[in-house]
Amino acid sequence: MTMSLVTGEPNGHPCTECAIRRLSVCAALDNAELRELAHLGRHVHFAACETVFAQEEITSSFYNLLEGVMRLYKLLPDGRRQIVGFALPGDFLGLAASARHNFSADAIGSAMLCQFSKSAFARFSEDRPDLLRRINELAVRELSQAQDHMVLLGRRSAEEKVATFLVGWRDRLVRVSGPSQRVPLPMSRQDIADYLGLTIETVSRTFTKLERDGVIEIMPGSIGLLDPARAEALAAA
Amino acid sequence: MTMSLVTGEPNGHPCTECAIRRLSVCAALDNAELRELAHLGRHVHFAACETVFAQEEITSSFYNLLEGVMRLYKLLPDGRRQIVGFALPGDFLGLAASARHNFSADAIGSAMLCQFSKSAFARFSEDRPDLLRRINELAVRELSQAQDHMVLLGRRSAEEKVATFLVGWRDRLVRVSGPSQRVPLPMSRQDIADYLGLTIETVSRTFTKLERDGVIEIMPGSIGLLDPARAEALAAA
DNA sequence: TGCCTGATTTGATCCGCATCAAAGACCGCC
DNA sequence: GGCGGTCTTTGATGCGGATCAAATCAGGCA
Repeated sequence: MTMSLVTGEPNGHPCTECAIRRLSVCAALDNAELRELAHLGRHVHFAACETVFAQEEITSSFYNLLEGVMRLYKLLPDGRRQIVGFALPGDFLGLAASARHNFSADAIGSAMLCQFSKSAFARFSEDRPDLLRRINELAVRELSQAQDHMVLLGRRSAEEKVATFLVGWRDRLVRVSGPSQRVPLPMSRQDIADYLGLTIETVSRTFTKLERDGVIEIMPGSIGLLDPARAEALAAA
Repeated sequence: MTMSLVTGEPNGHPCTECAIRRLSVCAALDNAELRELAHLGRHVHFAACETVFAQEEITSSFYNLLEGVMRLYKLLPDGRRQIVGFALPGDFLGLAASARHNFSADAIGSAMLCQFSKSAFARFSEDRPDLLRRINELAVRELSQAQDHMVLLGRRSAEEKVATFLVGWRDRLVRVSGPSQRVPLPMSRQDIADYLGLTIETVSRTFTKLERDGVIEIMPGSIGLLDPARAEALAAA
């Protein structure tokens, strides 16, 4: 299921005006470099639930996520799934420790990515220490998030997990689209469960409990954070 | 508790003959670069249970672990602990997403590290794309391990967790000290529990069960892997 | 508008691991 | 070699979240 659609060169929509430039790996490049990079990348579109790359596939491209949300996940042979992260615009995808992908990535809703061939990108970054440092910075940030998530998975209760997720998700959305009391949740309850190491029933019950306690308001496709302070307290504790 | 002891310049024990050179970040450097780097680093020793750096402390150094084993962990305000990894010789420590450490690091037994001031190391790496790429490689490998560990924490049973830990630990030791049927476990049962998101009692019971099943043999400070195939099957499933 | 389908919520019950408690095993030290 | 402290193992019990089951909701489409 990798029906991608090329919708245009980034130069049709020049990198210098890219909305997510400051968030992405491209923040390390000046306008001249950006013009050069533009020739190497192309925009590709994915519809809801399409897979961009799968675990164990040979890595052949890097991607900048431009629009949309993606789920990054690993499967066990018996079908158990762990979502290792959600990607938002500005995230850089495709780095792997070996020649194969460590995890799978699908679009949650419709998504637009900027694709680079791995070899061309490697050649471009070869003698650009600023870009290498930027990639490093993003990788280390990811690692730090992964470590925070290990604490959540290993040591927190269901209620703490859900509250931490909601607060963290809201904070990430702020960087992309600015603050808002309404928090969109494009992913399904099953996705949230697989991210938090819970079942869908426990996630649903915990949402209901938080709503009864006046912490959140449940709406289709989003929640309202009625009592952010209380949610943050649950997330910190 | 940061009673470090300077025991000598790396040039007293030249980098070119460093036992862990090929495993470490230094594998990216040639002999001339290594001689230059030697002036920037110094060997520091830590006794069992001493803290090398603590969560939230300002980052001021990078380290190469030369000898010994370290535990890397995060604490919640109420004292719950999650060990995010164990470091072995060759591991590079001190990278952080912000100016502060994301986690704490203690020596488990006695440990020797090669310390570099962050600023001096940053200056040295500034225009060395090979070194930057090497750091990248190590960071991405860490990230990949972290993602594997999330699957373990979120989706595996106690028995799978313990078996996966034993097999993975053995595999890591092989890279450092070569293959062996006896697997040293320098860390305590509590450390293992906090790594796997379990309690000490569950870890102990699971060890006992694996021994009853003929998979392992429990010895003080180590285990014997009697039936590696069965342990690997538990780890894979 | 009303049906059909998948997602979500709610309910009842069960089980794996946590918790509480106590008995061994190991180690350093005198 | 004996003693005290810590770490590990074992036992008894309880609970949080999983599992099984069914009702309700939301959204797409005729």
